[in-house]
Amino acid sequence: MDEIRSLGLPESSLPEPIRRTALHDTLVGRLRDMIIEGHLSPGTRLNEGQLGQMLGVSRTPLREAIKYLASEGLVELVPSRGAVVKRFGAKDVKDMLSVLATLEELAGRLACASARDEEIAEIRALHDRMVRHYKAGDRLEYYKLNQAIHTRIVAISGNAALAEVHGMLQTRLKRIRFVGHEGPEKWAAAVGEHEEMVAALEARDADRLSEVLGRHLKKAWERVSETLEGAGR
Amino acid sequence: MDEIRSLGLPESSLPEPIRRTALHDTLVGRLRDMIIEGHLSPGTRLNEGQLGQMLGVSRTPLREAIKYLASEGLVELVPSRGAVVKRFGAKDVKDMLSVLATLEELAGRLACASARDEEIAEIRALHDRMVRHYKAGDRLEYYKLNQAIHTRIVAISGNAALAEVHGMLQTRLKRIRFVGHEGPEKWAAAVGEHEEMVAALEARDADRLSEVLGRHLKKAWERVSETLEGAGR
DNA sequence: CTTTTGTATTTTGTATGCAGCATTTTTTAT
DNA sequence: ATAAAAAATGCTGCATACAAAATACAAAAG
Repeated sequence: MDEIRSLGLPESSLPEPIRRTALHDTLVGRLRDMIIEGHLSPGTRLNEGQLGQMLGVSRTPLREAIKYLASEGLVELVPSRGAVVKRFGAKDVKDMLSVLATLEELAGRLACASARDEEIAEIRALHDRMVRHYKAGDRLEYYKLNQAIHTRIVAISGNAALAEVHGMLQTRLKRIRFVGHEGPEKWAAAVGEHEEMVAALEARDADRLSEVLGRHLKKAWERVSETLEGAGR
Repeated sequence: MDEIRSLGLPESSLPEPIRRTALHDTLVGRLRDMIIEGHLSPGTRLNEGQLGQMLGVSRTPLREAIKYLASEGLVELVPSRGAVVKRFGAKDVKDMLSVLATLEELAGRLACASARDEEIAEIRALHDRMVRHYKAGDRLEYYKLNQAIHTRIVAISGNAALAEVHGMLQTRLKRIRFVGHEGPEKWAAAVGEHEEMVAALEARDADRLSEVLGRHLKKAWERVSETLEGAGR
């Protein structure tokens, strides 16, 4: 054991024995991305043979990954008929955002109470980067950092169950929000809310942060609902 | 098709063509029960060969069910080493109850706003049955109805995402609460809170219902934490 | 007696094969 | 030509088979 350590490798390189990522995780990730990015659109049947060939694996591990995604709520299992990418109606999205808002309100409170100063500083840094992308008009990068900030706030709340549930809902919504492009004035408003959020967090003002997070997501609903009505079913 | 309908069966008995439950669902249910009821205790490795033989199925569908449960958070997948029943520490349980409380507060508000009168009456009925079992000292039946009431309140909130997330957390906690036996005085207090809950719901007093639900779960935490400290680890 | 190293056995991970259900196409009768 | 029936095709669901990894065991070295 110690002879390994003596090779001069950095301590951090052996937290766990070097284990190549399991195929299962990779497949779940790939499929999730395909769904989120719209390569597999809602209602599409997941053909096991076809997908397996495409990804270069046999049906067995693929089916396991699909079952995992079914429990995550991204696909729906229809007996004797395989899996289809789940469709979300306007009501579903509204419901999810409603729950998400409640969860983030809780996360905000907890974060104000228990986050360490560096963690808050880290969020400020993410925010600044996001604003730069906003000013540059780079929607995709803006979007990614936006998500990252919300995820990070939940993470520093220190509540694992909260983070997990939040992540699940956020994943489901990614597919929707990926499409939802808001106009310039609403975009500006969203950035303003983010500024408020970070300020409230730095001041460790739980009530205020909680309020802003809730408001932010309620607006998200308004933005999304317009996009969605057109798309219909 | 019509000859089936002419048998005089109630319309509701054939919402879907009679399709025997898929093996997958059955297996997920069986395993879930085994974990909740403690036949598979935390930390136990799920031996696929053994379990498959025990349940009379091959490893393939069993593995798929295990992957499903992994996404649900009941088991943990360790690469090349299979699945183990997840352990929850005191902090984990506290975190889950904290989220659960928030979710039920939301559910209470929504239920007061949108539930139909029959649905509320149904909960009153469940409550009355629960009280009878309480007076008879039947802990198991009491426990089941208690759970059913909470689940039902969430259901009549009309928010599917909320119900789903709530169900997931409740399932994980079942294993814990199954063990948690409280003393007579705390038991009485819990019943009292339930009485308050139903009253608030009948009055459609959202603030009050929300408050009681939150309080109820915070007490649950106190009750459970005592039990858990002993169990350690 | 403890530790280590090589070997055997068990168990997981992936691929393949076969039976049954669903769907589509073809055939047949009106 | 249209509609119903029948055959054919494709896909899913489950079991089995094989490969790789992990664990348990035993012998040898310190």
